[in-house]
Amino acid sequence: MSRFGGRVREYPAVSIDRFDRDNLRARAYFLSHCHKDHMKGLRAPALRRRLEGSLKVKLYCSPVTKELLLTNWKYKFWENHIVALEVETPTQISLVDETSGEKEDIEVTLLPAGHCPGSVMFLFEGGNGIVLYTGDFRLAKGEAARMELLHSGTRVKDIQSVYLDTTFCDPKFYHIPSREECLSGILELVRSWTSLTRYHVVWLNCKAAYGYEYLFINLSEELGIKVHVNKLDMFRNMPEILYHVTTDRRTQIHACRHPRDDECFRGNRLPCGMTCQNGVPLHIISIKPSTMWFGERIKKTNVIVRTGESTYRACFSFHSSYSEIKDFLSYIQPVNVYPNVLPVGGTEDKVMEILKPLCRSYRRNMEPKYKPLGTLKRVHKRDLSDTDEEDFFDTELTAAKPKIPKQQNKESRPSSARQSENAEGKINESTESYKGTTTYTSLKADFIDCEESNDDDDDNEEESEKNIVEVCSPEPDSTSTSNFNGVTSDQQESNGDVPRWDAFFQCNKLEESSENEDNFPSSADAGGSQSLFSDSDGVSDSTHISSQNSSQSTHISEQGSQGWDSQMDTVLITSQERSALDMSSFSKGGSRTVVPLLQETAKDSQPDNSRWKPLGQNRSCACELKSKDCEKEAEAGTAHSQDVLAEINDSSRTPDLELRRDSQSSSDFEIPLTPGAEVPQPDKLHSLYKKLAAGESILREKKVS
DNA sequence: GCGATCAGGT
DNA sequence: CACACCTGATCGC
Repeated sequence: MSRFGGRVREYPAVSIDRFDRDNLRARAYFLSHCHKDHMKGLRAPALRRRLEGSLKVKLYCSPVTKELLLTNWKYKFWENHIVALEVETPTQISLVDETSGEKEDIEVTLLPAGHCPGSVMFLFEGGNGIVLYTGDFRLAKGEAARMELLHSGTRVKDIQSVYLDTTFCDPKFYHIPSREECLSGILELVRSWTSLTRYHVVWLNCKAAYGYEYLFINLSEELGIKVHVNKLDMFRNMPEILYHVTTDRRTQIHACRHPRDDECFRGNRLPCGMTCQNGVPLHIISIKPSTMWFGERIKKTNVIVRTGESTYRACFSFHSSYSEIKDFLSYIQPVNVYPNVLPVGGTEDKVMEILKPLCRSYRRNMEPKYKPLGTLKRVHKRDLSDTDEEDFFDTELTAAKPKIPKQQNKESRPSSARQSENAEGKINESTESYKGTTTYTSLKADFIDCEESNDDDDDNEEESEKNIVEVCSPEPDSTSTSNFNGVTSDQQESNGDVPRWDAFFQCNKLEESSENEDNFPSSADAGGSQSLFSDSDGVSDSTHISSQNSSQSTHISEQGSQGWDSQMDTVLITSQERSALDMSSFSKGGSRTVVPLLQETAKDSQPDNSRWKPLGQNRSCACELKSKDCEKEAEAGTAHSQDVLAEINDSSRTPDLELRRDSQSSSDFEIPLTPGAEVPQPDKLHSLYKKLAAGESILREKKVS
């Protein structure tokens, strides 16, 4: 939960993601994304009143965020006060005090944040230095290095302060599987299930929040099955999302919700009410996306965990992991950093101890002291070199890492007047208390305590169910974690200007949609629906749409993984454009043009293939699903798990769990051992594996750390 | 009746 | 573990 008070020290005239209290006096507002915890006060009467009496006060956000916000009638009153700023387009803004006439100019640039559709970070540049507010973000390693507008010439911009999403800034969240890995795991599970019969359906038990859309898109693209959702009017101008969701319940993938959807599920009923089709009862499994993380000494694990007879958990995260945060920050190397979030049981001090060493103020001031030899342990050192890579000892003030070529027309402004400490003492009025890195002096920096023992893969699962069996381990996607150590990888170089935010949504393959033909009454134009384009923001209406049957060819992407970035790159179309599209069209990153589907094929495919392995290559999936329950169930006729097992095993052709795990671990991501941690005994693991393979229950005791 | 806050749920 | 909500109860206006 964000505890950011709304204002940054350097530019106290603007308020970001907070709209209450002192923020009521801001000269301009910024909204990074459309999650409620970043919208506090946004529809409060006080602010509403202020808007009514003002011509100048604006809310700046991305076009997608604007769209999402305004489709909720409760925020309609913002309509004439919202300014959508294009992503990656520096914009000059005058901050005018309406009473005094006082004016301050600032330039703001929206950078994709990878958190949910429309989510951005704000880069402010003005008289008080360059400030980056990240909002909430999920950026993979090396992502910052690919952001052109974080650079000036060949160097990273001289950033004074970063206001950082520190949700997972704790070593116990060291690693969170990449989007590609997670998607691929979910995809294979859904694929294996839904391909059994048309009555095998999947319920994605997603939270009520934006951010799952790219999952829907990818599943739909890969499997040719649209995803049932409660409402989709908010996506009316986002064809690349709209095309893949539906309000027609007769589909095999559901992400619909009901106030008591768990009850529904237990009664073999989907939240939308479906229990059978054509008189045939549905076989439903649920997949609950949830964050799985892996502490430092854990190498890797499966991204899908079976938690019950027909329930699964799938790894999914909206936020960057500990190592991703460190990678991001150490690349930016700001003078100061301020955490926007206190992670779990963490304190601000603890977080700052982690972040400080990645900032210049610390590197400069603390360098001589940073390595208290008396207590330094070998493993610590290793950790440092692993996570901080090449230039941890670099005292350079400016990061000199190369970046993508293309020069932005606007050269770096004269490295803005540097005045960090208290750009404005008044900021203290804000409810939060900040401590700049400059004021931190603790010596414990970089000593990561790894008391927590994230023991193999599932200790984070506190399910009551007995048989928790790992299901899928996608191949590690080596390309997704391309190393970014100063030397820019050639492939990124070749990507040209907007390094990799473009070239998504490749939808070129027309495929036999076989069994689903009658399932897709082209929801997008099911006009008469009660929920479609409705302004109600109620969630509970499990709409049953009258479905005009329209069989349609289903487009399946051959390399759907690109779509993962849809969340960062959701593109809006105007109403004119909309009418020009018939079934769907997908538009691309930088240029934001809408490209008719069929022209898409050749156009945007090239550059990013190097980074993202087409999912097709990720298909092989080590799976194991043997539980007595399954067998029981299979006999009972309802079940499925066994079938899945067969299916999956069949495709993977890997008979022995143990073998598979071994082969995986060798190729999987490397995570350093926790200092002082004991290496798991092979024989212990061995016996565990044996048990797993034999379908025995494995009781997992919570480790006492 | 509304909003804010809290507790409890997923 | 926690996310990003939702619901319901209570309080104050």
